[in-house]
Amino acid sequence: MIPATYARVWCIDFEFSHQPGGLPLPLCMVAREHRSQELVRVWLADGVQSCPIPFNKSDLIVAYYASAEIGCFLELGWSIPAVLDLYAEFRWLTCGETVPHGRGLLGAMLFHNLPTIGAEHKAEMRELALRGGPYSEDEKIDLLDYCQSDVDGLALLLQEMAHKVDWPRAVGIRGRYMIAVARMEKVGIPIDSKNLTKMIKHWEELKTDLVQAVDPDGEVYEWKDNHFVFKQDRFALMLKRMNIPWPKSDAGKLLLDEDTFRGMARCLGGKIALIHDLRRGLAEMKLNSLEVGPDERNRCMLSPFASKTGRNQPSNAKFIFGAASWLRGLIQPKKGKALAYVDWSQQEFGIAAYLSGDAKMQEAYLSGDPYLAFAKQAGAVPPDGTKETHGDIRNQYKTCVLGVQYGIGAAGLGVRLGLGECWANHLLKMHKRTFQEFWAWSDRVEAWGMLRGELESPFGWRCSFHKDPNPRSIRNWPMQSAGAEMMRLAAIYATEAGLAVCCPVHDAFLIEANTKDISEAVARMQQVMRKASEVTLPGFPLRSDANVIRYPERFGAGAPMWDRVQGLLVKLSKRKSVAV
DNA sequence: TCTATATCACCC
DNA sequence: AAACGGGTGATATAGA
Repeated sequence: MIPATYARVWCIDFEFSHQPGGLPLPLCMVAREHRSQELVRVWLADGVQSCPIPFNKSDLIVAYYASAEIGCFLELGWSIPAVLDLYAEFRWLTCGETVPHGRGLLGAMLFHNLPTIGAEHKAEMRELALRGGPYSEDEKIDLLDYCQSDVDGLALLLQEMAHKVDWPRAVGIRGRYMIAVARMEKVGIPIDSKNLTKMIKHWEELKTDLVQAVDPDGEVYEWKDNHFVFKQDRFALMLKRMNIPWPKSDAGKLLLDEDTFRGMARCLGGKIALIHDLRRGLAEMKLNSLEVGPDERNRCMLSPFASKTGRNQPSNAKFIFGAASWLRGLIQPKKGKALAYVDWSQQEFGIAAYLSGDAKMQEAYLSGDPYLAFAKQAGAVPPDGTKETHGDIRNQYKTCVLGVQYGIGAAGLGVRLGLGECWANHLLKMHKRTFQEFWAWSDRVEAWGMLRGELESPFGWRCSFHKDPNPRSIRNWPMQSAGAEMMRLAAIYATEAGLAVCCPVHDAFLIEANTKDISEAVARMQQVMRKASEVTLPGFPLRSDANVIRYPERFGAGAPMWDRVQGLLVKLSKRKSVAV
């Protein structure tokens, strides 16, 4: 059951209010000690509060979605004890299964057939907390009671789950990672919010400008509910007028996906090409839901352990790294600060090389340019060839390598390369011939996953593949989940070392430091990332690359769409000042 | 008019 | 039957 090393085990919950993009404002806390049943209830919103429980090394706190609780600890300046997060453990337990009542505390309780009394006015209480203060005495009691009801539920859940928990990893990795998550969520990402405000304000004008440059008569785009929408039927009429045959789906609908559109635009040029650019540009230009706090930082839930592979899956609408990449120009360090985007080089390729034990693949990784190395190993590029002399062929081998990691077939690779299935087949054959050990391993993974219906990653993250198993998903899972484990370790090491980590991005981190300290911060980050990779893949550390952005530089320099939009904004503000 | 579903765009 | 993994979210369309 619960390891005896923990003298006291506190089920704990906070209620807090918070603005989108802002930091949590703790309202109250309830904690109950598992063995003694000692109950602590504190109201926190009326001034400075020191921690009512003298936490030390022999305390364990148990929470559901602990990053929220730890976020409150951080705001209150309390020291943080060891953490068991039953959300992370519930995800671990049921990963790959569809759970009937969701991933929340109630869902986990219902999953374990626990009674969920007092759950009926959850929404009401959540609203009350979100509303923020001041609160009447009755409201304070309501919130504390509600908070306590969650703690009672949590205690039941702990009782039920304790014997299933892999304690060393649950506390030592996953709980510890939830602390790192809280720290990263607190740091957040500096945003050029003036620019963001401008973009939001002139949004429709920007869009109108972009649309009208291409479709002045509104032949394809319709003005509806205050904005332009691409209308398929109008586009079909235009194609008819222009006598253009267009690929259709089996159901007879126009195929408007990027590949088809790109192909048609390339062949036809003219208005089709312009509309293609426009569609690409307009896509995902949604900025209203981006969560930017009053201190001009993008903060949102990082949604740890959300995917089957254990990756974080923050909301694409709320998280700047979820938006189209040209919008990263909005990421800008404040005066005197610098940012660095540090990512593992060819992370999944390196993981595959290690896990499969394929010597050729390891050699290719160690060469520094796995794609070129593969092309050389396959005899497609001479030993003295370089990225510069054999760029095109290297790109083909690169696409092949990346595709294989996702389980691509010859047909898919052919389309992707635009070179046909026959050539794609040749590339895949070269991959299989060159990396024989990798393929033998991958075959074993598929067989094992299919037969056993479950896979496990280096530190015990697991996933069930019982329902509708997809062989390509099974083959990819070990690489992606090991990547996620490595990322968790690096996040733990980095935040515990005091580095200001703004956020994780699957195989990368954004960090922040004073401009004069950024080089050292990058070096330390690269060091912890190397350590995390070597702990995950003993004897096979992975390299990382770093991209440093110093004030007043901004992220993602050179994105054409960014420059175009900025140019339009200048034009718009000039037009405004002339009108005035 | 609202909701469910399909399709597609973006991210790593 | 098709065959590119893990995701979130917007939009169009169909159906109630």
